[in-house]
Amino acid sequence: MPEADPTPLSDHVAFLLGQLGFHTAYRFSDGLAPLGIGPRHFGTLRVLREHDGQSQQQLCETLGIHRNVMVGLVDELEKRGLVERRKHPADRRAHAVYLLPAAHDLLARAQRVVDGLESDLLREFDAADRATLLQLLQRLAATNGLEPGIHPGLSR
Amino acid sequence: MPEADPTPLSDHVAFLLGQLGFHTAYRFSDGLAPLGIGPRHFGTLRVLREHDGQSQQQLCETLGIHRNVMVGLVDELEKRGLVERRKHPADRRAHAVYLLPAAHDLLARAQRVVDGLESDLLREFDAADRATLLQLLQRLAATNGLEPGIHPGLSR
DNA sequence: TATTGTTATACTCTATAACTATA
DNA sequence: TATAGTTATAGAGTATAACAATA
Repeated sequence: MPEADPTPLSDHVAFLLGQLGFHTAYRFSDGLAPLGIGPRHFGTLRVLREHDGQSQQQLCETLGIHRNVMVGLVDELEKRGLVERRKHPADRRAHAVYLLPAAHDLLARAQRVVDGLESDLLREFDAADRATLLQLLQRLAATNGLEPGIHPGLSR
Repeated sequence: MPEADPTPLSDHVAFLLGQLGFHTAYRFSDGLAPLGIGPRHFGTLRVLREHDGQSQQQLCETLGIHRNVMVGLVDELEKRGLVERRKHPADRRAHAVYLLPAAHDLLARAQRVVDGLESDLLREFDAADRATLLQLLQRLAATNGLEPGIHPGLSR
């Protein structure tokens, strides 16, 4: 005789967040794949759009990615013609990373992936439920020390 | 001049789910570490508690884990004295995997990790908000084809 | 011929340390 | 002495294929 389940995992917010979080992360990654980039490239480009010409070290601190990994990311972005390493005006050890025009086109396409995922995910929800859910999740993120816009999955 | 951000990532349910999902998954994994097991061991033990004596193949199908990986998981669980491989009554190719008494103790301890994580995560939320959030997330999981209790992160 | 469990192999990722050139 | 970027190396993890025993 099987033991009675004390409380199903799907009655836990923590479990549902993990389940939905990995599901959406995989879908986002799959949606980005045709664009030839991964979530970390997207994150890096996005941070550069906020403030162009940052050093690799600054990007690392913002995104929580190790500097050794950032070398490869910028290599790949440079190879794809999306960013350019230039001389840093203030520190000759550092590289200043700048977005190239192609990056803006790509970011626009990535934005459509984000929007498509969002609307498909919430397709069964009306406006009121969407607003309630968004607000609760924002509060939950804030009360658990999560930085807005910074995805913990990028660092591991 | 930096471009205006079209819509912050943290205004997307999809992003918040990813952020919160990875955050809680890492916290859960860390909470389980002192018990000497990982999330996949936990999932396997949990499925066995529902129905003891399953074959490895059945466990794989339920959890979405490849059978090559399951070999190692059951090896580790057996080494830790948590499960036992016995002869399968109906199929001489298969092993029937059974929980040992130590597994029930460990599952009880793991349950405390789950409960502790849940209450800490929601510490700033009152009962009404918790209920609302739980219900919305359950609906979201259901409308997006997620099986109750099955974590997509276990398979990758 | 297909399936269960297992093993071997190669491939990808990650973590650590070390190196260089600057500060 | 410390920091930015880079490189090398080893370890973990993953995916693929192949194998023996059995269906």
